[in-house]
Amino acid sequence: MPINSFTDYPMSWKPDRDVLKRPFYLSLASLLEHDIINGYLAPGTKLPPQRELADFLDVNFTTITRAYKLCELKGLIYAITGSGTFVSPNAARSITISKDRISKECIDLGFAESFEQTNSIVAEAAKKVMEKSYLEQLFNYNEPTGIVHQKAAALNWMRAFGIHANTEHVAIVSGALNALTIALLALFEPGNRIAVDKYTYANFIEISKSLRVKLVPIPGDEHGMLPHELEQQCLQWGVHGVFLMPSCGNPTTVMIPDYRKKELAAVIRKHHLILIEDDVHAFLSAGITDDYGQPMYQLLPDQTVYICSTSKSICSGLRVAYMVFGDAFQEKIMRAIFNINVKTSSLDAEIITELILSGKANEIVAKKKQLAQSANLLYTELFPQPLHTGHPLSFYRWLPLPDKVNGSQLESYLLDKGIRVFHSDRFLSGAGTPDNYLRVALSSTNSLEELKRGLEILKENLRLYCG
Amino acid sequence: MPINSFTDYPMSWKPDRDVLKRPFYLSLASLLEHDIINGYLAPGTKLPPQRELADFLDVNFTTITRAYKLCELKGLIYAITGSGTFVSPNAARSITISKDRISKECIDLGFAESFEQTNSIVAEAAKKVMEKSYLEQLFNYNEPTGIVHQKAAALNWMRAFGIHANTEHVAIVSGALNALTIALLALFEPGNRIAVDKYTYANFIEISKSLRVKLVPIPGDEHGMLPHELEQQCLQWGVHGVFLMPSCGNPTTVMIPDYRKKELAAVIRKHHLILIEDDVHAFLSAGITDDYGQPMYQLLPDQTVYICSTSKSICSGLRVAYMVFGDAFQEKIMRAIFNINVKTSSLDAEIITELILSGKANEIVAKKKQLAQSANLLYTELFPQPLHTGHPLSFYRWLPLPDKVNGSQLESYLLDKGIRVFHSDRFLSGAGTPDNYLRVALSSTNSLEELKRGLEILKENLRLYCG
DNA sequence: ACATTTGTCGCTTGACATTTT
DNA sequence: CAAAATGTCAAGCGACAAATG
Repeated sequence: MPINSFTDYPMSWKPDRDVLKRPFYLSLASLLEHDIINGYLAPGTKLPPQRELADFLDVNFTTITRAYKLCELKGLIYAITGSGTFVSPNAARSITISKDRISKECIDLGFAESFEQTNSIVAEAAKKVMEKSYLEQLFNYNEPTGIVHQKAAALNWMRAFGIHANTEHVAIVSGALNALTIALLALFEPGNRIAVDKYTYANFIEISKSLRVKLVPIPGDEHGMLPHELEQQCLQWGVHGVFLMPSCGNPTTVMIPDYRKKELAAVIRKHHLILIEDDVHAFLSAGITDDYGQPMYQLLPDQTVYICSTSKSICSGLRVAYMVFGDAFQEKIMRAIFNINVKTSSLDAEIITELILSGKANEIVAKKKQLAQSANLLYTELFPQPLHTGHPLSFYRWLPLPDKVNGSQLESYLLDKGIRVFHSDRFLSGAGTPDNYLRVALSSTNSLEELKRGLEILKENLRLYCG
Repeated sequence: MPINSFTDYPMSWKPDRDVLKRPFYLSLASLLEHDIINGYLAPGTKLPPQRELADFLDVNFTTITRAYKLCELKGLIYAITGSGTFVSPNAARSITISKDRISKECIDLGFAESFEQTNSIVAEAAKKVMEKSYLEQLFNYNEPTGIVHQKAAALNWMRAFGIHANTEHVAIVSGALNALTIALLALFEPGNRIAVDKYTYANFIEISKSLRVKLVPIPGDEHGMLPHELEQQCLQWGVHGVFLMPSCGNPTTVMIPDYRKKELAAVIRKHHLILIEDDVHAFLSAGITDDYGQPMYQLLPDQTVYICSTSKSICSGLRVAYMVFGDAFQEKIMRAIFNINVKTSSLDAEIITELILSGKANEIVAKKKQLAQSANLLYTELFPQPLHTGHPLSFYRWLPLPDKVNGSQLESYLLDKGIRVFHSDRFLSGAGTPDNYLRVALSSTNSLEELKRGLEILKENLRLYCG
C-alpha cells in the first residue's frame, strides 16, 4: 500500500487503480489512450510524473515509464526529461492533409495544388505518347525502376537544378510521398530518429509516425535549420537522419541559402547522418535566386537520398518522382522499391519524359512561375509582409497570426465562412512552443479571381476573429 | 566470473566476450547479425540456449533474450519455446522477387508475368481515353481514391467475382503490393501477428518483415489452410489477422473451395481476425470452377480487406488495384492511402476503366485464359501430375522435387543452364520442415515455343541434377 | 553552482508456458 | 506423466542524464 493518500493531491490524471488488470503497463496505456482520444485529457496537459503516479498506483515507477512509452510511440504524448510528460498537440486527430472533397461553396486555400491550369499541355503530350512505336512495351512488367531513356530524361531535367549522376543511381517512383516511404523503409528502423524543422511536411510526420520513426525538431531561423542546433541534437540523442526541403520549406517557405547548405552538410558529414532531401521546389529556386548553389546531394552524394517529384513542377496527377542516391544506398532502395511498388507506371513516366524532352515541361514551369508571381503579388497586397520573407514564388504562404488562437477552432471558424486553410499545429513535428501561423495555399483555386475573393474573405474574418 | 570454463563445450556460436561493449544486448545483437550475414552461421544452425550463452558471457539470461529478440525482429533468427533458437532459412539473402534484368539468353520461368501478348488491346484503349472530354481532369489532384465512375466500373468488374459493395467502400490504389502495404500500415501494428500459409507470396513476407509484422505459418492441405490449425494458433499466440489468396494461392496454386472458405470464415469471425484477401486470381476461378462460391469478403464484410489487382487479369504495367472494405476500416485505410500515395494515377485507372466498360477487358481475360490453358497443357505433358493438382489455369506451377536439394544451389545451377526458376525456400513464411518445390512460371515467356523450350531444358537438367 | 525533479535505459529477478525427453 | 530444457514476459532495481529553479 502507498504510504500517503493522494485523493486530494492535484494530479491531472488519476486512473482508477481498480480497473487495472495485469499486465499493468498495457492496461494503463490503453486507459491513457482512451482518456486522451475521448478528450478527458486536453492537448498540452501535463501528466503526473512517473514516480508520483507510481506511488499513487502502488507500482514501480518504471512500469509507468513503460505505459507512457507505449503512448508516446503512438504519438499521443511526449516526454521531456526534467520537465515532465505532456499530451501531444495533435493527439486526438490526424493531421493528414489531403484533397478530400469539401463543400462546393468553399474556397480551398488548404491543400496545396499546383496551378492546374497547365494540364492541357500535359494532355497534348499524352496524345503524343500514344504514337510511340514502343507504346505496348509501356504496359508490361519490364524495368521496374524506369526505362533507361526515361531515367536519362530525368537526369536531363534535374541537371538544371545542379544534379549530376548516372542512370544507375536514379529510380522512378510514384510520387514524392511514395519516395519518402521507400526511403524511410529502406534506410531507417523503427525507433530511429530523424531531425526535422520544427514545422515540416505534415504527411512526412504521419508516415514517420506510422513507421515508428521518431522526429527530432531542430530550431531554425529565416535561412532554415540551424547547424549548431542540429549538431547539439546529434550529440544529445542518437540522430540517424535529417529531412530537409532546401528549395522551399513546406510549410514555412524558407529557402536555405548556399552558405547554410554547406554548414549543414558539414554537420551531416561529421555525424554520418542520412539526408533525405525533398527538392520538389527546385524548379522554383534553381537559377532564380543568387545564392542557390546546388542541391545538398552534390555536397553529400554518399549520404543523401535526393527526391525530386514532378507533381508541383509539371503535373500532379501523373504520379512520378525521381530518386537519386549513392552506391551505399542503391541496393536497399532498390529492394524497397520492388517490395512496395513492384514498379511505377511506365506510361505516367513516359508522358513526363515526353514533356521534358519536348521542352513543354519548361513551358509549363514558366507558366506556373508566372501564375505564382501574380498570386504572390495578390497576397502581398492584402497581407503586407517584410521584404524577403520566405520564398518569393512559393505556392503557399506562411501567415503569422496576430494573437494566440486555438488552431482547430480557427480552422472550423474559417471553414464555416467558406475558406479552408491549415493552422500551423498541423505541421508541428514535435513538442515546442506552439506558435500561430496559417498556411495559405495560393495554387489551388481555379483562377486568380477566386484566389482574390478567398484572400479577402480570409482577411476580413481574421480581423473579426482575432479582433 | 563464470564458474565453469566453456572453452571446449560444443556451442555453435561463441562470441568473443572481450569485444562486447555496453549495452551488451545491442553489441551482442550486432555481432550475431554480422556472423549470420557473413555466413559464419549457416541457416538452420541452432544457437546456444539463452541461459547457456548467458553463463558463458557471464550476464543474465534475459540479456541474451533481448539480443536474440532484436535479431528475430529483423528476421535473422527464429525461436521456438522448448526447442531453441535457430538461424532463419532466408536470413542471409533477400527473397524479394522482381523482374530485374537477367541475361538475354536466359528463359525466365521465375518472375511470374501475365502473358503480355494482350497489350495491344490496352494500347488501343489508351488511345480511346485520349479522346475523352474530361482528359485534362485526369491530370490533377482530385479524387485521391479514384473518380466515382472509375469506382463504379471497378465494382462492375468485381461483381463477376461475387463482390457486392458501394463506391464508398472502394478505393483505387497502385497495384496489389501497394494495397498490401496500405492494409498492413492501416490495420496492424509492429509486433502484430498474421496467419499465413506455410508457403506464401514472397513480397508479402518481405513487406511484413520490414513493417515488423510477424507471420505465423499455418499448415494446410490440398484445399488450403486448415481451419482447426488456424484456430489452434489463434489460441496459442495472439493472432491479429490472416492473409489468404483463395482463388489461386501463390506459389502453391491451391484454390480454396467454398466449404473451406466457410469453415475458415467461422474461425476468423470467432477470433475477430482481420482478413486480408488477395484475390488477384479471381478472374481465373469465378464462374469456372463449380465450388467457387464467393469471395470471403462477402462472408465477412466487416472484417475483410478485399484486394483485387488488375495486373494479372488485364494489364501489368498500369498499376491499378481495387481495395474493398467495410465501414470499420474505411477511415484508417483512407488515411493510409493519403499518407503513402496521396493518390493513384487517374490516367492509369481510366484506361483500365475504359477496358472494363468497353468489354475489352473480358476479351483480354479470355485470351489469357486460353494462353494459360495451352501453357498448362504443355507443362502437364512434360511434368505429368495427378489430376486436380492445384488450379487448372494457374499462371505458374508448383513442382515437387524428387530429392532433397539445396534451394539456392539448384537455382544457380539452372540459371547456368539458361533457366530461371524459384525454389520453394523463397516462399517460406517461417520456420518449418523445408520441403522442396520449384515454382515454374508459365506466363513470362514471349511465346509458347519459348516456354516449351524452357520446360524441356528444365526437365532435362532436373534429371541430371537430381539423378 | 548545486540540489531537485523528472524521464531514460540496461540489466536482473522470478513467474510462467511450451516442448522435449 | 513428470521432469528438464528452453524461450517469454512483466515488473523491479539502480545508475544516469537532462532540465529546472
